[in-house]
Amino acid sequence: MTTIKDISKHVGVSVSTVSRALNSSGYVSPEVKRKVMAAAEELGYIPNETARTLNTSISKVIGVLVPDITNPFFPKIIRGIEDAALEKGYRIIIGNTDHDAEKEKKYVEMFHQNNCLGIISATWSIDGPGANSRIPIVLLDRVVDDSISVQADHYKGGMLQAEHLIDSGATKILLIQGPDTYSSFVDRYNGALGTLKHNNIEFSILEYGPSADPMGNINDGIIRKYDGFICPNDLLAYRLLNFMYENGVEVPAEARVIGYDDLEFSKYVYPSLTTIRQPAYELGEKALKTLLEYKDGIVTDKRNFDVQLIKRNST
Amino acid sequence: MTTIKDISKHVGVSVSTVSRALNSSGYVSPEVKRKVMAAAEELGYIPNETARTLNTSISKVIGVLVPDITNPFFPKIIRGIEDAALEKGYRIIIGNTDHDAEKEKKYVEMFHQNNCLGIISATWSIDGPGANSRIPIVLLDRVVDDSISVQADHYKGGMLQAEHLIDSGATKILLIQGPDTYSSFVDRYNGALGTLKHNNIEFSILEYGPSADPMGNINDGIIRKYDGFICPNDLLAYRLLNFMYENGVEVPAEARVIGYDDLEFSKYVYPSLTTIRQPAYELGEKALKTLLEYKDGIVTDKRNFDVQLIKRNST
DNA sequence: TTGTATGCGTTATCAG
DNA sequence: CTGATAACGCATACAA
Repeated sequence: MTTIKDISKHVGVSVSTVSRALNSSGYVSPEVKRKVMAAAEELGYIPNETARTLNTSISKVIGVLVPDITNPFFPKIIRGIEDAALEKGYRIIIGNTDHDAEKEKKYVEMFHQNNCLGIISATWSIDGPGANSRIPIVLLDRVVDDSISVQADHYKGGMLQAEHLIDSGATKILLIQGPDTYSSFVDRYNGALGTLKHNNIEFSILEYGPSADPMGNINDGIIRKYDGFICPNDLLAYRLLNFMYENGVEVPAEARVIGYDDLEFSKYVYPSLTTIRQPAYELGEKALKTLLEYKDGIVTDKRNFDVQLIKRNST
Repeated sequence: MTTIKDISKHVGVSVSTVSRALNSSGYVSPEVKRKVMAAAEELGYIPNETARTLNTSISKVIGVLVPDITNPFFPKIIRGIEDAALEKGYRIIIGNTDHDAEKEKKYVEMFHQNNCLGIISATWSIDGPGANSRIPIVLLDRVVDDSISVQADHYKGGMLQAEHLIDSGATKILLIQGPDTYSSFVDRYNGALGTLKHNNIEFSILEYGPSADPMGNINDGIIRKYDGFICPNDLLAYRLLNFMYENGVEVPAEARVIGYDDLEFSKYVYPSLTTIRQPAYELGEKALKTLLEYKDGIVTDKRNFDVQLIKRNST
């Protein structure tokens, strides 16, 4: 491995001069700079980030926490983060927490160990270990009071869900609740709930049980009682649709189903899923930019993204 | 941030003693060790990986390269890698290459800069920049001669595809080719091709064009000419199924479709997709283990995973 | 069993 | 404009 020391010998100047030349910091004669650059090229010099980090105690690595990368909503976000990061010379370390506070803690510690410059987290225990993190954190799609966050307008998303179901002729609606520990789910739930009440529509709520899987409470009897279903996300809607198909429930004739997220696959399920699109990629991008600005002491305001109804064949 | 120096002051011993105590390397009296541990706990000591890495020039970070994390096949692999890595105290940096040799090169350089311990890559230009990487590389689902690799038995997978289509009554088959630069696609293609020929079945080949999107060559006329379709992966099968649905082609009555990968969503598309399952998660796990062993000079043999037919309603 | 000294590669300070 | 030199936090060979 070639170091600046090698270059300094090669050119016949001191390491500090090489360092300055390479970083264009401080004064270096054009002549020397040219030589240094040439030598660096010739010797195949690659700067050692580790050493730089140790010295400056600021690395170019950003920790990213998601519940589970296997849920296709997150890869989109991650791409958004990563593309923006790459462009600015940063890299990301990803941690899957599985909503497990222990894992979360472990990863946060790891991020500290690696002198990460910041953390972007789409999963955060309210009273989680992030509390005593000394590196900046941007919350993604999660709002916890007085922390920086980037999210979509989920309250509106929930309203859109309910409105559309009503518009498309549903008269008895089942509102399926998502995890109540995440603001993004709580908001969309409240949005839908408010709209349902406001319209004086008959509806019931399927609470998010301890099993953490609403499908566990779905059966043929329940399905037949409603003609409209509001799902907390597309993944659940897929399974509901599947259940209905297998039980001979006609969608959307007998039952209308609306999801949330607009995953890429929602076009391909049967029937294709009406849903709420949230701009995952852009959320990721914005989160990264916000983090970088925050680090520099800039605090932007607009960190709320609009959502949008995508009408397909399930309603 | 508390360092071993702080601990050494606190306890009243030298930093080297603290270091030894913390790492259980070399002799330390039980008494002192206890004190050091207590102090570390009390002061909330977190070892600085950067410093350790600089010193030993071996980090606990592993670079992972995939074409695009947005393709749901890769998150599964990544989880496999990450879970195995976490367990052994390693972390991963992910890079999306989009099959772009430039990006690939950039990431490999990054991995070097960060003193990564190794690279696991599911995307590799044959004559790519990895050639002159001095850190160990394990190829995932890609075989390039005389490099370490972990993959599924795609030749068999291709055979299974063809066999099953024939068994299910197809008489005129369209074999859709995947990217010919990846061994995993080439193998499954050859497997299917061999079986088709061997069975004397009538078939055609839809070559992988420069557009890189076989759907571009699909139209109603072509669809009607065959009653069996072999897809290089599930994602393409989804789109094909969708096209057929929209054009009123009955599946599987008029056309049988088989995919490859068995993504989670293949159960939910319409009709549910018959496909070949490859153990993505296990591939990831194995890749990590192989890398770790390789680093230690151990070279294992069995790095070939079996694949399996998953019969659903599209055939 | 413990402490001292050195180095990992880089940047930053300060004197020349 | 340039060059010593210290420092970042840790691990280790060697001395005590």
